[in-house]
Amino acid sequence: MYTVASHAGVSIATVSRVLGGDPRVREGTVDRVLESARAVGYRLNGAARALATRRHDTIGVVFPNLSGPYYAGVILGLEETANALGQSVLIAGTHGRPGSDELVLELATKVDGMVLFGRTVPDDLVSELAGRGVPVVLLARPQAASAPTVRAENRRSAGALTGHLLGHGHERIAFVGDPGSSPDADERWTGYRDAHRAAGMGAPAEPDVCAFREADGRHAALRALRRAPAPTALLCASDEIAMGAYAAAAELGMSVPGEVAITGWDDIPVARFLSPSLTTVRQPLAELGTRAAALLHAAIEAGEGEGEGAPAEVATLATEIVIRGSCGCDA
Amino acid sequence: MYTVASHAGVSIATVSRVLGGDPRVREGTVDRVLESARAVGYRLNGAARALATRRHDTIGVVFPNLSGPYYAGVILGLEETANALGQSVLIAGTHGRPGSDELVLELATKVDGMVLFGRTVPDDLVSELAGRGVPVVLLARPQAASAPTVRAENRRSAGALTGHLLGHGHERIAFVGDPGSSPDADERWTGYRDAHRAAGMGAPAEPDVCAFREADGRHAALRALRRAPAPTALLCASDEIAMGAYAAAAELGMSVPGEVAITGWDDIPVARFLSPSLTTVRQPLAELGTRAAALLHAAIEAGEGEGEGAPAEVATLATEIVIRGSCGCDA
DNA sequence: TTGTAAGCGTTATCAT
DNA sequence: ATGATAACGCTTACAA
Repeated sequence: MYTVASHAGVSIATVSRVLGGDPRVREGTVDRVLESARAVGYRLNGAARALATRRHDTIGVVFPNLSGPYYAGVILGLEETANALGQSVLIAGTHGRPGSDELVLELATKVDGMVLFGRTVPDDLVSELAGRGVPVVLLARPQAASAPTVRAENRRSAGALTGHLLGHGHERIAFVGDPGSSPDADERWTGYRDAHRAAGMGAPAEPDVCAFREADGRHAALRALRRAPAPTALLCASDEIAMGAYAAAAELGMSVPGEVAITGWDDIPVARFLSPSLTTVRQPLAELGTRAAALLHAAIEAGEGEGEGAPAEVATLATEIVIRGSCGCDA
Repeated sequence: MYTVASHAGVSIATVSRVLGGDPRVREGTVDRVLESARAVGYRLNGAARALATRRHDTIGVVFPNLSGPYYAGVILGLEETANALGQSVLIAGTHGRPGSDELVLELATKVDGMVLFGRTVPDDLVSELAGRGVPVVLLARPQAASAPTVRAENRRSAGALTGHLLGHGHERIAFVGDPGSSPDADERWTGYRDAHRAAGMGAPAEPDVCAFREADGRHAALRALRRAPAPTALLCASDEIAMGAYAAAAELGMSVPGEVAITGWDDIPVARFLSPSLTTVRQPLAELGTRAAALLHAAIEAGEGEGEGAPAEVATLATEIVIRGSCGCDA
């Protein structure tokens, strides 16, 4: 910076003003400084700026891992919006490791705010972050520390989808997924039970637990379908699990949806290509990210004034049931 | 830090040493400082550290966009490895915008090194970054500025796949994809022509140009299949394009592979579920990322000594042709 | 082993 | 409109 300053015959203060876009600099000076900066190939140093301004122009995202279309889809929207708002995005996968609290706390010192997914961060850590004055937006999880929260609707759609299966005449529907793995899964499990209750029917007390992966879905589905009496429908907590269920049905020589109906969740691209095509629930992945980025940006800007005030908004985005062939409908 | 120092009855230098893991501090002092730090809830400030050490413990990745399984897959491996090596990952999508050079240059001041995908950064910018002493690793693109480079093999596999189609008796094979969009696509186009030449056959002088998306693939395939004489096989530059080709064939009432054979590239999850299942080429996505992260880390460590020296390694990862049904084989 | 003090490269306050 | 200069919060010789 001193180089540019002397090259342009001004002080570093002026260089800083020009490069920082401060309007109160004579136009001629601006041009001269800009020209000098170009000549020397000078760029402001990110770390020094961050230290002096207490602004990183960066937000952090904490998620479990990047496999599967879900997180990538959300982060796609997040990154795009953050960029448009002038912020870089620092990503951090917890990969189910134990020391992730430490990871999050460290990340917090490098960003202006963070987006926290599902179960990656326990409530008390959220509170601690809030206490430290780090703006936080929660994604796909219950609100905590009255932080702004973005989520997709689960319970009602799960209830409706279960009701749809019930309407097809199914009396034994198994829930395949792990309510303990994520708030989303938990809410779908709740909606599933809601529907049974509303129909005056009993539902299994326990889900067929499995992780959000095809292989796990296959195992769980196999287990369920070998039970006596076997379920005639499988409400899977994700499309990937549903794909495993298709495989399981095929192994047992059961036709879908004839002998067993199957539904998924997410509407990932393969859903339309499965045979029969998969009935599922679509959630607006990119928009979840977009909204989170926007809310975080707002919280950061507002943070200047340290508002606090009332518990922040919880935005619940609508999902859409996509009826195709695997539930027993014609489509 | 001063708070912790006085709380523990030491100087900030000692606090810094303890928190920075410097071994030459008496054990008792270490404990005392750690305890004080915990008591006050103190954490080192990222920006200040970065400024003082000239180390961000962060790497940057520049890619076109995050849609589709390709970039997410690579970044999955990248993030995991970088994390294991103690580095955060800053992501930046160019989204085909014009001002991306500026974006990259700015990012460069916030990271210790960067991974640059395909066509996101022109050769001269790569040189400039290298000139500024920013360690760089190139991904899925030709080497430039003799920077370490990681790529998947394309030309030979494309040639072999084309040869396979030729072996099925096809005499008019169209290439569907845009060689201009990425070095990968360009190399596949080259391999396609290699095979024709090797077989003593003429090949179209022009590809059926289209972007890496299903909708574009459909249009391009429609265009190709309506030509007279129509091609009897479509070598698509990606699986997503191939999916579009399936749709096009269906619209024209043409059977696959009977009336038109189709092949893809990437082996994305849907490939196995298409009907007929898609013959394609698998590339090790996560490993591309893993290797890039490792090479970058090495370059950063080496950078301490400012080696320069000989042009760095170009790692070409093997791909695997996955024969399934859409090429005309039984599978 | 620990402390003192000089940076690290900006921004921002106060003068001028 | 511009310039001095004191932060910003840490690391790291150099001393003790």
